[in-house]
Formats: sequence, C-alpha cells, structure tokens
Amino acid sequence: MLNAAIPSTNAAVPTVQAQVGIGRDCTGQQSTADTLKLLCEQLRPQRRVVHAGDTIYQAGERFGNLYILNSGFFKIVNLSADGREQVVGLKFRGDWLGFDGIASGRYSCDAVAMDTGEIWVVSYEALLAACAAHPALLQVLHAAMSREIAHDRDSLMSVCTLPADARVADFLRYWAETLAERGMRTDEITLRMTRAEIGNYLGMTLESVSRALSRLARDNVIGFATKGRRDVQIPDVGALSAFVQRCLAPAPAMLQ
Amino acid sequence: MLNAAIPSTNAAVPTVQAQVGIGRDCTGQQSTADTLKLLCEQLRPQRRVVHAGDTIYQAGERFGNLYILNSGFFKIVNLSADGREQVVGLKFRGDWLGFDGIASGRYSCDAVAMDTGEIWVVSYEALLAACAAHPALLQVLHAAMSREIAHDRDSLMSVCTLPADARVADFLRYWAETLAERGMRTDEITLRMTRAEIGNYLGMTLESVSRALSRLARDNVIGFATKGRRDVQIPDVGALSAFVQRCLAPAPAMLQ
DNA sequence: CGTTCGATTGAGGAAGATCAATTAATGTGG
DNA sequence: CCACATTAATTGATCTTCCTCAATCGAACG
Repeated sequence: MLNAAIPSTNAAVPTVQAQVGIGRDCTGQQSTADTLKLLCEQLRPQRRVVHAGDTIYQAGERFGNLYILNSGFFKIVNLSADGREQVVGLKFRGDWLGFDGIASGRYSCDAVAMDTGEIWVVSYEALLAACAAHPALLQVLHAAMSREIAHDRDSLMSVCTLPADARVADFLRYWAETLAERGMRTDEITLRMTRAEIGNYLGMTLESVSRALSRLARDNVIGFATKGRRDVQIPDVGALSAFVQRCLAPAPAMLQ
Repeated sequence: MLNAAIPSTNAAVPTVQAQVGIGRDCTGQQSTADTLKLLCEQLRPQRRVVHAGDTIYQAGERFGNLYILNSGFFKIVNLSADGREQVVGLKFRGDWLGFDGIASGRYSCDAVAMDTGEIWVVSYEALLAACAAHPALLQVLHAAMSREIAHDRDSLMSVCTLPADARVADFLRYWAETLAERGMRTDEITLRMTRAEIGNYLGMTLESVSRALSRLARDNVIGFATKGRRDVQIPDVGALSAFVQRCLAPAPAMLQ
C-alpha cells in the first residue's frame, strides 16, 4: 500500500476519502493519491526513507534527479553568495523537488527534510524517456511545475502586501488547505518548524511570529494544544481568512 | 531576420555578439537568440505585435496557449480575491509566459505589455505534439520553467532579506544582467515602469523607491540621463552589487 | 536535576509608511 | 505652439509597524 508506508510523527493522518482513491476530486484535478499511484506504477522509482534534518540535495550539487515526496515534509532553502539563507518553499506529499536544477544543471537550493518521510528518486533522463511513452506523465510533470510557479507568486504577494499578523494567519491557512487537499486533518496541525524558520519564510523575526500567534490565539482564531505550542488547533479555516481581511481593513470603524 | 523584427522604444539594442548567433555562450547554455531561432523554426508560432498596455492574458481566463516573448517587455500581475494587486514578475526577450495556467486550466495572473514588442503564440497542445517529435524542444520548455522557478525564489529572498535601498539596487542589477544575457547595452537602461510599479514589485512604497534611487545617484552608483528620470545610467554593474553588500554590512566600522 | 534550546513578552529604537507640499514631465485642446 | 490640466517624481515631516535587545519561562534531554 502506498499510503502510510512510513510511520510519521505527523499528527494529520489521511482520511478515508483520500485512501479509497476515487478518480478525481470535485475540481476535476486528479487527487494527490491517484497521481502518486500513477507515478509509482509508471516510473517504478527508487524509494528512500528520510528523517528530520536529512538533506536530499544541496545548492551547487550537480542536477540529475527529481524527487517526489510520498510522505513527510520538506523545506527548500535558498542561499545567497554572501551567506543569507531564505526558506523559499515548503513541500508536502505529492510535491516534486528539484525543478530549479533543470535549467542550470545544478540545484540552486537545499532540500531539507523536516520530518520522517519517504521520497521517490527519479532520474530526469529516465523521466523524460517515460514521458515519451506515456504522455499522461508529462502532464503530471508540467502540472507540478506550474503549481510551483503559481504558488511562488502567491508567496511573493503575501510577503509584499500583508502585514505581519496577516502573513502568519495566511501561512496557517495555506498549511491547513494544503493538508485538506491531501485528505488530512486540519483541525489540529503540527508545525514542524521553529518560530525562527517560520519567520524566515515569511520575512519577519521570530518574535513577530510569536506575537502574531499569541494574538491569533487571543482572538480565538487558533488554539494551542495542551502540551507545547508546536501544535496549532484550527477549528475553522475560514476564520483565518477573515482575520487576514480584518488586518487589511482600512479603518477600525470605531463604535457606530 | 528574427532580431529587431519590431521597432522598440527600448534604448538597449542587441550587440553584434547576440546577432551573429554563435551556438552557445561561455556558460554552455544556448543563447537566447539561438533558442528563439529553434522555437521559431520548430513551432512556426503565430506572431503578434503588442503595444504598451496590451494584455496578453488575464487571471481567470481559460488556459490554452503559452507565449514566447521575442521583443518588448512584460509585467506579470497577480490578483487576490480581495483586490490586492502584486507585480510578481518581469519578462524579457526569450522568456515564456503562461506557465501558471497549466495546472489549474486557467491563468492566475495578468500579463501586461510595458512596451511595443512581438509575442509568439503557441498552443499548449501543439507544443506537446512538437515536443514529442523534437525532444530538444522539451528541454527548452523545461529549462524555461525551471529558470522561472529559480528566479521566483531569488525574488522572494530579495524581498525577505534585503533592506529597501539594497532591494532597489539589486533590482537594477538584475535588470542590467538580464539585458546583458540577451546581448543588450546595460550602461543605460530605460525603466518602463513607474516608481509605484517598481515599489509594488519590490514590496515598498513609491516614495521609498524614489529615495533609494536618489541615494544611489548621490553615491554615484547610478546616474540619471539628461532629460527625465526614467533612464538610469549604470556605469558599473559591480558597483550595484557592492552597494547591496554595503547595505548588509552590520557595523558602519567607524573610523578605525 | 541542571542544561539547553525554543518560545513568550516587554521596552526602546529604527526603517520605512503615510501624509503633504512642491516640482518636473507629459499630454490636450484651443 | 502655448496655456493649462494631468500624471509622475521628489523631498520633507510625522507616525506606525516591526525589529532589536533583554529578561523570563517552559519543554526536552542527557
């Protein structure tokens, strides 16, 4: 069985809907599980178990493989010549890693596992050969690249147009929706990132992240689990969107 | 002849090196001109002249075509449900437009011409067919998508890690290097964007852009042309990088 | 059980936003 | 071609947000 091949510390688990593997979801897109099934059958990829902290590839390393994330969770870290580090992406089940290396022949980022998981290794050459035989594979590949481009743009927009509190709320909303798309629980998510990592990703300090989370909790938009503040309860994802809109509202509209 | 098919108001013109069309540049990459030649011969795309303000596609419109920019200059504008607008990309000669539409079947941005130019229209279906026959085309396509992903990440890093002045300097450096890669003059570039558009792209206000440019001019890192402040003289691109580093330097290192 | 790392919270300061006034460039109709 | 209207850019003054610095607290781990 493809799902749950590797035990994960992830609190969010696949729901029944994701496991039965119906053909397409309501949007007409193939579900993550179906796409993974297709890829596994067509590509017969090498499977590799990773643990938190493992690096799948590093900036500067010669490109050769693409990676498909079957379980677990990765961060993509961009490095500048002068030593700045920037988390530029988060990868979940069904996402591809390594596209940035195709053009230049070298990866331009580090891909770091944030949790135990399983990654599928596909040689780019072999993938192209398989795509020639099975056009559906090419569609899947292009869709994955396209999704990444579209999401990177949304990230830039978020960083450029939202105040700090809204950015954190939008980050949680995105995380919850990403899990939902994969058929996982979203009422309680485990952020396997420190405040510093979240802040780096969102372009703010760890203190600002902490304050934003405290305010979200005070407004009952999120809750914290009993033990530790790494688990975030999200009773209503819509409330996060509403919070973002409230941050953007021009005037506080004083009483009456 | 492919080059200069359309008269452009762009002050930067192709140099001899770009026009002779030698196979590959020093990095082993195909030159922009060669790639365009290949695409034109293999795809026989429909050519379309655009003028400043023309929209090639809009967010929400059904996806069907990809576009290759042969001359001119585009901005890509992301729109949020609540009405925020964000310039998320700038496109120059040789760049592709429309990748964001592949996954969802609809474009997620507006593509707006900022100058007179020529765009090549390629149906995605026809492109896939051509790629099946000519694997080199697929390489070109994937390289273009990969470059876009890598550059989007650099943009995010710039916005997240650089102070305002450095962001503007880095923006000019990127613009100059983009022109240089395409064999164009970089000692004087014409920004066909208002300060407001630049500020939007860089995540700051138009006033901050103006102040940053004034400081760059005061430090002789850039110069302004005689008439109008839309043309920026860049005697030394390296000076822009040095300025960025100076902005990042922790301590001013008081005299001794 | 102390050590370490991460998170929270507060106080003060700085970068950049906002508001406002002026100047320069561009365009328009007479 | 010029007077006028319009849009873009610059610059200054003030204010807000967020960063920086610092202290405290909590959880995890050996």
